[in-house]
Amino acid sequence: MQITTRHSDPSASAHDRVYRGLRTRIMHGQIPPGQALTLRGIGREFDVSMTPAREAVQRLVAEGALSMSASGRVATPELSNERIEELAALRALIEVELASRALPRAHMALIDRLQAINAGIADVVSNRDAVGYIRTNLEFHRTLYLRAQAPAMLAMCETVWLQLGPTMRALYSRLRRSEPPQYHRLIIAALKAGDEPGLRLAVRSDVTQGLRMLTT
Amino acid sequence: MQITTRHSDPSASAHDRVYRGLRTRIMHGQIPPGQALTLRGIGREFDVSMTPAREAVQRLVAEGALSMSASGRVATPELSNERIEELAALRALIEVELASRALPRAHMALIDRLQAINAGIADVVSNRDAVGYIRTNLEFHRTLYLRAQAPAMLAMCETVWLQLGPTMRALYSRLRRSEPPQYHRLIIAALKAGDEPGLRLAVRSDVTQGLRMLTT
DNA sequence: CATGGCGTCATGTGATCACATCTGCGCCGC
DNA sequence: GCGGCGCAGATGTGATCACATGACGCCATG
Repeated sequence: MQITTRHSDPSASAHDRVYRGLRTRIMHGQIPPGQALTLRGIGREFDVSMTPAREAVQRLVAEGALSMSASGRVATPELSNERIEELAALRALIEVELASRALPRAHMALIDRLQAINAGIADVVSNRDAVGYIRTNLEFHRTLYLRAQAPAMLAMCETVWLQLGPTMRALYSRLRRSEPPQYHRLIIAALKAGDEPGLRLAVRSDVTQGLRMLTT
Repeated sequence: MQITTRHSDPSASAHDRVYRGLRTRIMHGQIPPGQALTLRGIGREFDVSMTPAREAVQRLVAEGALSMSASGRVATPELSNERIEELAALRALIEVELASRALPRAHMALIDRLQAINAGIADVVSNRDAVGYIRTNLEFHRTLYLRAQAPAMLAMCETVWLQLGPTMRALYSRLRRSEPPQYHRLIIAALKAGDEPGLRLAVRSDVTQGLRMLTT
């Protein structure tokens, strides 16, 4: 075991590597809700000691991506329905604003990229790949919101995605999804037309659509 | 120096104590923007080793309350005007929603407490106490939003407050503030009247008022 | 056979250490 | 006098250790 030297990638610190690894896994729904994690296990998996593992885990706990029991054990959270409704409302608030800010900067190249990503969603949908669906769906939204030039808002938005990650996995794997999301088409159409009210409505509908199967 | 035992308060872990201490200081504007912090200094101040100090600092960095240079040095952030505008917009979005959700649950006892807090603002204003003003102002808002029964939204909201803490200090100490905020009265009046549109407007105005002196 | 007590192991927490890197300041040469 | 170089101290990072605590299973006893 290497003592202190780090040959591979000195640009990223160990805890950051662990943090990013766990973060994408959680956000993309690769970990089911309630899954327990241990610091030593994470350390073994990423080949680091407990210190970076602990820092990464604590950061994820602070962001709401993991929950910690009173005894310090960590696990992916099992969200209540009220919590899910709240997070969906936050998504609606922030993402509508981000889309609205991105609209005046949306050029043809962006719309083309969005359509390409949307076409990719059709593939993963036909494969019943829940993780791939979540990842591609988030990529669609992130690509659009990057144009808003609002890093603080985007960070908040991704924090909400992170908290919803394990739950989205459970939701989408239960959901019999056979068609690509129709609201993405509406979003693209509103972007093309420069129709801000239509864009806001389409984004809001897309964000809250997954929620409806909970309440019904 | 105590080796491993911790006699005082076993309910709170050391890093949590450090985290909360630094957090309230930053949120209340007790630290000016650009102020540098060192892990060993924090450890000495809170009488802990570097490990809990590092965890607390990293958590605050993750929340945007502190900024970290490439070499790992941490300091309170000096926000750009674009960043401030973004954070103010986030405050407006989230706090309007929180107030709106609190409205149907707002009873007379809550309004009385809000008026009491608002009276306290007059005191700190007359003393030119910027930190006291920020603390009392945030207490006013938090008291209202707690009624919304939306913990995830409130957490997001407090994260934004945290990021704006040092900047608010700089803003309010530059600002010659001689009167209690008039929008708080409007908020209370709208709560009494059950006037949701008026409440939303009053909250939005109160949140964005501090911003206007930046743009003018 | 059921149940409670106890011991063992796993796990989180915090302190300390070793090391790399950065900072800043002084010294020496020009 | 001034600027560049180098060294010493400060600082962050990660590994390891010592310890407290909680979990789980096993055995003894009623």
